[in-house]
Amino acid sequence: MTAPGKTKMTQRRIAELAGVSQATVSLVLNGKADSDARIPEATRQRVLDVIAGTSYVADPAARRLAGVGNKILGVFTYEPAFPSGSIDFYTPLLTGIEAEAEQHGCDLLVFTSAPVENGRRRLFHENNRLGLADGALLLGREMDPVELERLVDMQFPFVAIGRRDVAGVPYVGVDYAAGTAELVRRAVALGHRRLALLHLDSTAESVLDRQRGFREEVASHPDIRVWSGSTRGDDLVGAWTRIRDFRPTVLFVESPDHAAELRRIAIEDGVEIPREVSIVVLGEVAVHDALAVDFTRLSPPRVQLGADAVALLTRILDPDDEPADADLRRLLGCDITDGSTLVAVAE
Amino acid sequence: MTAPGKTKMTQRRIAELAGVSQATVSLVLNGKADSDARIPEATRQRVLDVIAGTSYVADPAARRLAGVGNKILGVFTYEPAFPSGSIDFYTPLLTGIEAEAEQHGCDLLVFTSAPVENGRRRLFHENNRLGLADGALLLGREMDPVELERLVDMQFPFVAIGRRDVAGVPYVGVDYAAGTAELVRRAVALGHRRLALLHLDSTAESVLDRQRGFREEVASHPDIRVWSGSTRGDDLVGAWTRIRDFRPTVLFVESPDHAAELRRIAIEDGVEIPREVSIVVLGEVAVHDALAVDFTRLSPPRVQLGADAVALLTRILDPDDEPADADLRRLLGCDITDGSTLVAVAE
DNA sequence: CAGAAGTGATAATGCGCATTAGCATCGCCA
DNA sequence: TGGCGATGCTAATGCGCATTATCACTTCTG
Repeated sequence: MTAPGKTKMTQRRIAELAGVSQATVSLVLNGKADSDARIPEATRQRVLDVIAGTSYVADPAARRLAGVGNKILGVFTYEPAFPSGSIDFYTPLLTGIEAEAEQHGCDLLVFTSAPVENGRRRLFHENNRLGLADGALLLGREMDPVELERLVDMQFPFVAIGRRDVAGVPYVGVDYAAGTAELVRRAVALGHRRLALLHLDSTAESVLDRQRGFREEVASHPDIRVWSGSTRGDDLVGAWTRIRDFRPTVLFVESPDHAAELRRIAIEDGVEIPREVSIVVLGEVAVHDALAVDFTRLSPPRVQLGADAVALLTRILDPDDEPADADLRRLLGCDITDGSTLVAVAE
Repeated sequence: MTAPGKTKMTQRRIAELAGVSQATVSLVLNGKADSDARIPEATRQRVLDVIAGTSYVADPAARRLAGVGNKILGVFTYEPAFPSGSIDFYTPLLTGIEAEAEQHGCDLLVFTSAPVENGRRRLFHENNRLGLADGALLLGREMDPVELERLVDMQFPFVAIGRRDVAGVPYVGVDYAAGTAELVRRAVALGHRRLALLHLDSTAESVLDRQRGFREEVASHPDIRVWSGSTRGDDLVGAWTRIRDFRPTVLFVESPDHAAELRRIAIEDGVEIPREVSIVVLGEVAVHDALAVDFTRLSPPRVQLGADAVALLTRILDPDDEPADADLRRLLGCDITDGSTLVAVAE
C-alpha cells in the first residue's frame, strides 16, 4: 500500500503524482486556502489522496528553515539528568514535562551534548542545537546568569525551572521560603525553642530562599534561640560538634544526605533522634536511599513544576497569547511530608 | 563582548565582517581545506577570530537540510516513558542512553508527540519529526512490526531495544531464555521438582523467550512436573486456585505485580511463602513498590542496554564502520537478583 | 462589448548551509 | 614572453518547504 521506495518523498514528488505544483501541495497541507491562494475542494482532495497513498512526511528541518515552528521544545539540564546522583530530582520533573509536552503535541530535544565545564554544563557551545527547538526549558540547581542573560538578549523563548534572579527570565519555581517558614511554625508549635539550621554553602536561589524563610519566621518569635551554619558536606563530624554545643531541640538540614549522615553521627554520639533532637530536611537532591529514613521534610511538587513549565513555555510560544508578568514568574506552593523525625520537644 | 544583536548571526554576516565570502566561512568551519578549496592560515584565523567575537552558531536545520548529519538521536517509546507505571522500566534505560549519548556528543530527540492508538504509540503520523534525527532508538515491550518493516524499508538507521523478530531490525536485547533457564536450574538444585509457571498473555518477544527458556530447561530434567498457565492479571484468585491444585513447590511468575498479589493471596490461603511455595519473578515492569518484597528475580542490565544501543546506533551511523551481523543483533546476559523467595524445598 | 471582478492555480523567491565548478592572480620555467 | 601549474578564493547551486506575486482564464456588469 504505502510506497516506501528508495527516493525520498517530497512535496515535489507528491505534486507530480497529483498533477499539480509543489506550491499547491504545500498550500493544501497547511490549509492555506486564503483569498490569495484558492484551492477548490476537488483538487484538495486529489492531493490528499495521493499523500495518503505514500509515506510522505514533511521534513522538519526544511519547515524550520522556512521559518515555521515545529513543536520541538528543548530541555537543558545543568547537571547530567539521569545519573543516579540526581535521579530523584530530575525524574519527577521529566515526568511532568513529558506528560504536558504530549498534551501539546510537542517533541522534546534533550541537549545531552552540552560539554561539562567546572562541574556544570554549558548551554552555549559551538554547534549547539538550540536553534532547532522552538523554545527551551532550563533545569538545574544553579544556572549560569551570563547564559540566562544571553538567552534573554537574543529573545530566545525559554522557561527556567526554579526561581531566577535575572531580569527578564520567565520561571516556574517553588516557594521554599513559605515552606520553610511553615516547618518552623510547626516546630515552634511542638514546643521547640532552640533551632539549628545547617544550610548549604551555595548562592543558588533555592538555598537563599530557604534561609530567608527560616530567618524571617524565627524573627517573629522573640523567645527563640537560633544557631546557623553552612557546610559543603566535607566535615559533618565537625559540624555536629558545633551543633551539639548549641544544644538545639530541632535541627533543620538542607541536604537529605547530610541529614542522614548527621543522624548517624548523632546516634553514635549517644543522642536519641528524634526524642532529644528532631530533624527536619529542607532540600531536595538525594543520592539513592538517603530518604530511607522517613524524615519530616519539604516536598516540592516536582511533577507539577515540570508540567507548568511546559504549559508556560507553550503560552510564550503562542503568538496569540501574551502571558501576564505574574504568569511569567510564578512560585508554586511547597508541600510538606509528615515524617517521623519532627516530634514534640521533650519535657 | 559578544554581539547578541537583534539580527540573527549567519555565515553571511560573519563573512561580511571578515571580508570573505559565505563559502569561505563554511569551509573554515568545516575544516575543508582540501585540494579543491584552499584557505591559507591567515584567512582561516581571521574568520575564526570574527566568529569568536560573535554568538554565531550554525543553524542545525540548515545543516540538516544541506545533507549533513547533526548528531541528533531520536528516542521513541511505545509506552509513555515516564508515567509511574513504567518508571522503573524506562528510567535505567534512559540513564544509559543519556550517558552514552553524552559520550558521543549527541542530543536526544524524544518523540513525545506520537499519538496513542489502542494503548500503543504510533511512530508514523503526520508531521512526525523522525527526519530531524540522524537515527533512532526504539523502546517498548511491544513494537508494531509493520512500523519496524517500514523503517527497514526506508533505510532509516535505528536500533531496537529488546530482541525483535523482524528481518533487518538491529537490536540490543536481553537473553531472557538463558536467565530463566538458570533460575530453573537453581530451583532444581534446591530440590524443587514441581514447578509452576504463570506467564503473561502476550506475544512479545521477551515473554516468549522466558517461556522458551523455562520449557527447554525443564525438558532436560525428566523427573520434573510442570504446570503452566497464562494470565492478564484480572483473575489472580482463580489463577491461584488452579496453581494450588497442582501443588507446586516453586512458582515462576512473570509480572512482579502478579507475584506480589499472588503472594498475598497465598498467605491469606494459609500457605507459607516461601517455606511451602517459593516464588521467582521473571519479568520487569512493576508499578511502584511491587518489589517491596525481596523476590528472587531476573535483573536485566538495563543501564548497559541503553548505553549499548546508543553505541550500536552511532556505529551504524558512522560511514567508516560496517558492524558485523553479530553486532547488529546482540543479546546481553541477564543478571539474577538473589532474593529471599527462593528457598530449598521443604522435607 | 470593454473592462472589472473573481477563480484556480503556478513560478519565483528565500530560509542558512555545504559543496562543486571555476575564475583570477601569481610565480616559475622554458 | 608565453604558457602552465599552483594558489586563494568566490559564484552558483540545491536541500525541502512556505509564501508572495503573478498569470491565465472565466464570469459578471454597466
